[in-house]
Amino acid sequence: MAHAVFKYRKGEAYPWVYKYPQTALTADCIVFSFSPGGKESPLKVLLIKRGADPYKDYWAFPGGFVNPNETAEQGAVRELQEETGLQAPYLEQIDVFSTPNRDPRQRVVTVPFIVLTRDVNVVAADDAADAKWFSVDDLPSLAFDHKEIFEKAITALRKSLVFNPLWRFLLPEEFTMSQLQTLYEAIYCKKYDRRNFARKMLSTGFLNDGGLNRTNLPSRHPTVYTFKIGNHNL
Amino acid sequence: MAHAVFKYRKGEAYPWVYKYPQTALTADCIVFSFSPGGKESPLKVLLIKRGADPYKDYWAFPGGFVNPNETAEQGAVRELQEETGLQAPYLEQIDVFSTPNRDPRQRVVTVPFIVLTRDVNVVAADDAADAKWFSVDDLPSLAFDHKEIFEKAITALRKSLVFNPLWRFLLPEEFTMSQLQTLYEAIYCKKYDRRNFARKMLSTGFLNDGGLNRTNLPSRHPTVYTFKIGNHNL
DNA sequence: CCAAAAGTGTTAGAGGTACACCCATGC
DNA sequence: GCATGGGTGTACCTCTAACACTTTTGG
Repeated sequence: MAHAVFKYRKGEAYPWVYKYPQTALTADCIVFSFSPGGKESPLKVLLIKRGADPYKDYWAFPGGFVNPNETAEQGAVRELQEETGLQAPYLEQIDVFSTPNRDPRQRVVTVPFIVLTRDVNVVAADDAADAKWFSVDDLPSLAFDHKEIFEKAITALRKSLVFNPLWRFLLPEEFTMSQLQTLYEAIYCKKYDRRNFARKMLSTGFLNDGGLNRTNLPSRHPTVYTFKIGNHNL
Repeated sequence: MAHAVFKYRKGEAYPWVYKYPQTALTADCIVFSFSPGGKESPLKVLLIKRGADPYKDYWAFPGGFVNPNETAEQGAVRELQEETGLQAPYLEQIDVFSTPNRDPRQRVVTVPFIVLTRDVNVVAADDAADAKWFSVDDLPSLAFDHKEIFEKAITALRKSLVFNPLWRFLLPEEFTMSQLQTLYEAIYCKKYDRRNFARKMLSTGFLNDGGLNRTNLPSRHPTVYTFKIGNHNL
């Protein structure tokens, strides 16, 4: 590690000097979105291709070093914007990874955040050589310990979804019951009974019934719903 | 913060020098134990009185700086042993706190751990001027943002207990159903129906019925139970 | 007309909650 | 004998899971 007698060379930036051993702090964004179609899972996760070593050309989660005056969350939001152009509508801190040698450069502590978005337009920028959505069931091999971070993230997402109607951040403004069901099935890797599923969702009070709308389908025009804040305080 | 031109003075320890801005990493232990008796909550939490600034003479959770070659968890175990003499039988990482100015000295990222123990003999040592058990409903004012950490810890404990029979780390080897109930009621701040509680606990398969034992009570000799690994894989 | 998707209702079982009576013990 | 705490059983309610038929639409 970087504990060393300091030798300043002309032209170098001044280093950061501390009395106690330190770690770098990074924030990573595990960004989920929903886009059905095709055989693969409609649950997507955003990866960037690293433009620099270590792990150059590997896929990784967007993220980076947290500035000294930022919270981890602020750093996550900023890095996501810088690397992909995404504004994060929902963030949730999930854990912390502090294994000593998880980064070959020096000790790095990472705080990962789940991010949910329905905006799938991303632009690779900054350190990122590329940015792309991958189906969660078809991920490439990932840099650092990001595979492990991904497992924690999806587990945390499943837990949160039990108590919070987080699907509202992933679905379009207007959606059908079967879209909602497809999303749940993708997240929990499980099939649900159509009728029981609809009954349970309607009973939460979070669905606004907008009447029949969707056309051009080889079937009925399904009811279109929107998210509504439930009467949970009455 | 500590970004400064380095001036080495004779006799000083060599400082730690880095290319990027850094944070210190600490691990804190929120240690719970169970000891009924008295009007206060039988759920206790271990605090140490800080022997040095900042927050000298304030109560705080045992913990301290994580060494460069340690995981946060290893640091937590070591600090707990050093400051209180406790061996931690159960640890669970709960979150991470990274607000920039939570420590007045420099930026400090803290990883808190829930620790469960039935060993209530503690010795203040190392940096700790004193070490004492407090009822969770009667905590003194705490150093840093430890109050906030405590709230997260007890919430996490409640969640974990739903899925894991963690009470085994808090109760004595042999215990009665009403002890177990008292523990649950202390953790969830809620009263349970005695009969329904017993039925539910027995149905988990984690209780070994050891027959009638406990004497010197103004009532029946209650059944004494021990923890048993349930047949959950059959 | 037919395939595809969506709307609708009933039933059985599990688990949770509420509640009342009797029993064994120490004082 | 009596207060205290422990053991036991039952009824109701709610939630869940399993399941079948009909309707609307596009092609």
